[in-house]
Amino acid sequence: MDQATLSEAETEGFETFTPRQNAVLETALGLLVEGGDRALTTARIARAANCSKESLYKWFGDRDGLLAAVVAYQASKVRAPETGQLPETAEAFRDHLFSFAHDLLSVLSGDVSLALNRLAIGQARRDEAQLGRLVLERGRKRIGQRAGALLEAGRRKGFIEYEDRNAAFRTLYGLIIRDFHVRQLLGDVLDPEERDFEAQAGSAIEQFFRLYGSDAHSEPKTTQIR
Amino acid sequence: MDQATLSEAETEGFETFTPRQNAVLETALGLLVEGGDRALTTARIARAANCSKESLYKWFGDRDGLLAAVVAYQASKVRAPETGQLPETAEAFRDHLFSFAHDLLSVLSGDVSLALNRLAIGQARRDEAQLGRLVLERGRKRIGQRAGALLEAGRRKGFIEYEDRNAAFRTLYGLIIRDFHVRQLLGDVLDPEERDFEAQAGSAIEQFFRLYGSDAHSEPKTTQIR
DNA sequence: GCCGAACCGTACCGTACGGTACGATTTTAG
DNA sequence: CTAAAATCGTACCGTACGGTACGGTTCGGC
Repeated sequence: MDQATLSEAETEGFETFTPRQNAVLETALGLLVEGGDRALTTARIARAANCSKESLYKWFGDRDGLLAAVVAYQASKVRAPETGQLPETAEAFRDHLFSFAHDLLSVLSGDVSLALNRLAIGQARRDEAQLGRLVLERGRKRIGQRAGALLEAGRRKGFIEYEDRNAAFRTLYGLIIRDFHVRQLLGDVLDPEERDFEAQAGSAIEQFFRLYGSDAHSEPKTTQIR
Repeated sequence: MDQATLSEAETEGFETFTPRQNAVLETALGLLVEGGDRALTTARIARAANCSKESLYKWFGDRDGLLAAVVAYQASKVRAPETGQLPETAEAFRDHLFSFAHDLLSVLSGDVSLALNRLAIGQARRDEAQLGRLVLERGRKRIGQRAGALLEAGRRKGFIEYEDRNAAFRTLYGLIIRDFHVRQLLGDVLDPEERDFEAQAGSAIEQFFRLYGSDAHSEPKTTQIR
């Protein structure tokens, strides 16, 4: 697998798999969710999907290409969250943010997302991390774009105020996810109240508005620490 | 390795290694940081540490025991952050929080921490995650205790207000770490401004005070969304 | 100085994986 | 209907790993 192929095709979503290949990748995804990367061997995939190892290597090149294809396949499934039309009223804006937060919590806590992130993180080294880049490109950045468009719309309408949109997004992200993601990646199970994603999302959005709402600059109090 | 041994000894830090064993574990840690879990094979550790595989199995039981020992060894190194005396003035309290935030960002962004978390996450499955539990127990919970004591002291002194300490802690954590941890676990490299941990910590603490500072309840505005 | 325990280095074993080869079978194009 | 292409199932190869065994060596107790 050469760099150009990965950068142009796999990063941007030009690769499209045949239905048969999609079925195989779906089977592989199931194996991954069930047994982790140790279960994702070429022989097991072939047996579970009723295909030959030769076909796997013909379609995906090698094992790394197959892992990348699994990631790309999953990303292609959740494509197009489609921001829909942007909110016009303050209530609609808050609802959009709430939905975003709720979706984010639900998606990142899902079995498939956790399994794919575990896979990519387990493969990552200090230097290279092909799968990690793919996950970031196909997952994280799409989320950032959706949220970025939302925040920008809210700012133009005067519902919120910020100077650095990326900083505002990262604050929003931190308020929503807190330590839930890494804890779940490590195998921890959230408490029942932590699993109440509606409450968590509501709390996060409420805090976000207290920090960035357009009437929140009542008392800067401390101009800037340090 | 039976459950009791793991629960009592490894979880609570009763196991102590000989200097020779510590040296071997240090070597193993170096291999892990450099090459990830694929590089952490018994043969390589034995060669790099000038010891025999037989000794490794005698000391640590099997490979899982060895990985657990590596985690425990690293945890034993950073033991006792020692909360020191609790802050008496508002400025001291803020400084303590700032130090906590800065330390947290620095530690979680370090090569060793990232390598160990990648290892534990890579091993974790939906069901079992022995290493993940160990990392959570030895790393995360200590952090939570330190922060918890700090927050409680600040609340008693009237510097901040909250109802649920764990919720306050998780908000603080989210404001500090944002999406930095998972991004780095996935192999992403932070932007220069993101790597300015002093600025990031200052910003996080400033936001935290705006949410939880004792004079921050000026306008509840929306009692509770949902 | 002796002895036993711990330890090192190496060799060895069984297994499982990534990847390839090949004949048999199915699918597709014309 | 036929021929070519694609695919399947299986067998096979080389390698690398986890774990064990063993002879030679070091080291501490007496």
